[in-house]
Amino acid sequence: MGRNTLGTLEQAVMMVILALGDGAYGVAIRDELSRRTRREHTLGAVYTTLDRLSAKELLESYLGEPTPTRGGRAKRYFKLTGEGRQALDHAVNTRHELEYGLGLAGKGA
Amino acid sequence: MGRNTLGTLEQAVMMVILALGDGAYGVAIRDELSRRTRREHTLGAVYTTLDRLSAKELLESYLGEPTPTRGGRAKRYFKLTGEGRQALDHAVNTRHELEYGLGLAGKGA
DNA sequence: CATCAGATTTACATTGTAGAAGAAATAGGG
DNA sequence: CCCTATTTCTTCTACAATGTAAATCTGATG
Repeated sequence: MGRNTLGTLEQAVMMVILALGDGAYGVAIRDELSRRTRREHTLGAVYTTLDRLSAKELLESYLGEPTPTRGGRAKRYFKLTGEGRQALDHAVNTRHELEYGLGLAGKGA
Repeated sequence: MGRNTLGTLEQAVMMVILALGDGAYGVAIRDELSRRTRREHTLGAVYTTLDRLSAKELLESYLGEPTPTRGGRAKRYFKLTGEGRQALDHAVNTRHELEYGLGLAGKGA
């Protein structure tokens, strides 16, 4: 059972997917990621990450219907797999374990 | 002003240094990191990270006295710089921003 | 001088990031 | 209708930064 370590961006992308629920496709993910992160991200960066997470079977995807808007082609939606959810939970737990006792709670936005 | 993004391990190491206060030198950092992370880390991995963070001036180091124990040579102690502290706080805030609203609080150890 | 604690080096795997190129859809003029 | 310009979304390619392990180096001590 390979240890599934997650990078910073990988975790971020997974969290954004959770936040978006249905409706988590490339562009939306990129936008929400940039918003929450207060920093621009390119689509290429996002898709590369999505692909890698999919390859590790931490994400799965399915195609939606084309939308009737100018250029609106079929979107590929992403969601966490059980394994993905587990890996993310683990990462979050580890982080809490690390933060424990230090006084570095973030002052709200 | 270069964006100072921190990797997962970089953040972890910085947090461990905070946790150790004085007494944060290579071996101790490695051990505490392994403990909090529930996972073994090699010294090489740790020192590489320490070096890189130092190069980015997020950490600074100073030499202590040799200890009178078998083979106990002078240790190199590490601490966060102001910039380092800032970068870590920023990383933590970003993470909270990402976690916000999702129900993935870690169940305690 | 054998051995131990600690540090450094080296090499390679995995992630992060950007930019360019590709593909499917629709609007509108002819 | 039917081209094709344009919009939206995806894929590919290439390179930079981080993660990780193993071997080597150093200075101390018994």
